[in-house]
Parts: sequence; structure tokens; C-alpha cells
Amino acid sequence: MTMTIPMPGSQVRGSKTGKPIMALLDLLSRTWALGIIWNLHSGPAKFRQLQQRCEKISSTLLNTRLKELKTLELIEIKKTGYQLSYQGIELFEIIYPLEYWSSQWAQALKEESK
Amino acid sequence: MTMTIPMPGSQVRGSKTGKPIMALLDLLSRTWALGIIWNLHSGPAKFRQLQQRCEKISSTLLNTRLKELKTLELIEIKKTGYQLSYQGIELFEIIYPLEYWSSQWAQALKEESK
DNA sequence: ATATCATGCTACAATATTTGTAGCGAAGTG
DNA sequence: CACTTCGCTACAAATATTGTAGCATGATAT
Repeated sequence: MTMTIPMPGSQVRGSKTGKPIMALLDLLSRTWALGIIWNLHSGPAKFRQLQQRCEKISSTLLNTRLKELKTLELIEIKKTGYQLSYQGIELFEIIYPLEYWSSQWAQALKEESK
Repeated sequence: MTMTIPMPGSQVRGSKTGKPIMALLDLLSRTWALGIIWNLHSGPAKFRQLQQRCEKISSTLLNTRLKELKTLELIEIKKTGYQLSYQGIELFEIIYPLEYWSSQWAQALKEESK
């Protein structure tokens, strides 16, 4: 486990420049990071509950990702469980249109294969 | 290399339902997938050129990801090289605001740590 | 024609990440 | 005091990614 947290401002996978977008892309392209954010948007969840929402994530990795997301302030933990932070919500709102887009995309792929 | 292409409609990592959004999140959370899309938005690029834009991707993996993205019709290949397809551009446009958002986020993180 | 070079890509071993199985210690409940 | 649930960790097995080579093809130069 040598993978470090992709802090904006420092080098990350894919860029030496330290540009925030590169740190973000590194973060989001880690297994389950997007899935966790997506699953949290429907409301706070405790550890095991979140694990179930994610269907197949190992507790080891869930915990690792939660730490990263906490450190980078995209999620926070309250009595009700883990939840998106203010910034996490903003991020989610940007990517939310992907849901509709993906349904169109799936349809187009289906047409193609006819 | 047993990882299959996350085709919408079939089971993917994170979901048995086959919902397109789950296939998409699976795809995008694979190492370098987002980076490739991001780097292609600045224009078409040939294989080795794209590899340089990505700074540190191995040719093995670049080729694997290109195949996935081609199969899922997010990129296409022309004489000028690899480029975003129409759908790829649409996808990019959804996530494009992440660039600005991430700069704000980076700033907020910096303030915090003072 | 032949040498040279760039291109897209693949083989394969080394390394890093993710999962799966098991279980611990703390906190709550009967 | 059992008994359960909770957040989390250890650690080995399975999988994904990188790094180092290099091949086959097509263009360009000699």
C-alpha cells in the first residue's frame, strides 16, 4: 500500500504539475471512489451500510477510500454516518448529469449492435 | 488481464443491475480512463503522442484502455489519430466543469491547512 | 534497393493494488 | 453477563499496472 493521497499541489499519477484537476482525476479514477460518492448522494450511511450499497467493496478498501475522501474533504463523518461534505455535494452535482447521459449512451450502443 | 469491458446492460463492478451509470462509473474509475479522455479533449493524438500527453502511462495499459474506449464508442480512430467521438465530447462537456471546481477545492484545502 | 527511422502495438516478468477471509476491541441491549 | 452490532485491521491470494524489450509495418533518406 504505497499509494499516496492525491493532494492538489503535489505530483500525482498523470501529472508532475500539481494541477488540482490532475489530483482530482487521480482520486476519482481509483477503484470505488466514484462509486462511494455516487452511493452517498442518496443520504448518509454508516460503514457497513455503505458497504452494502456498494454491493461488492471489501471493507479494507472501503476504509482506505473513506480516509482519502475524508482527508480531501469530500466526505465527513457525523453521528448518522458518512456523508458528502459541502464540497462533495458540489462535486456530485457536476457529475450528476452523467446518469441521464449514460442512459442515452447505452441506448445508442444498443442500436449500433443491431 | 481478466477485467472485462463494462458494457451497460450487463453486470459490472459495483452493480448487478446493469444500469448504464454503473457501467460508466466502472469504466471511468479504471486507471487512466479519465486521464485519456481529458487529454484527448485538446485534440486528436497518435498513439505515442497520446502516451506523452499522459506522461507516465505504459503502452500496455494505454492500448488496453483505448480498446475499451473504442468498444464503448467514446473515442474513435482517424488518420490524425485517436480522438473523442461525438459521445466522448458530450461526456467531456459534462465533466469539464470539474476543472474550475477543482481549483476552488484546492484553494479551500489550502486555507484549511493554515 | 537498402538502410534508417517512427509508428502502433505486444510479451512477459516485476510491482502495486484490490479482494476475501477472518477476527478484534469498543459500544449498545436484554 | 452473554449477545449483537459496529468500525475497522491483518494478512495472504488474486488481479491490475508498470517497465523493459522488441517486433512488424510503412514512410523517408541514401
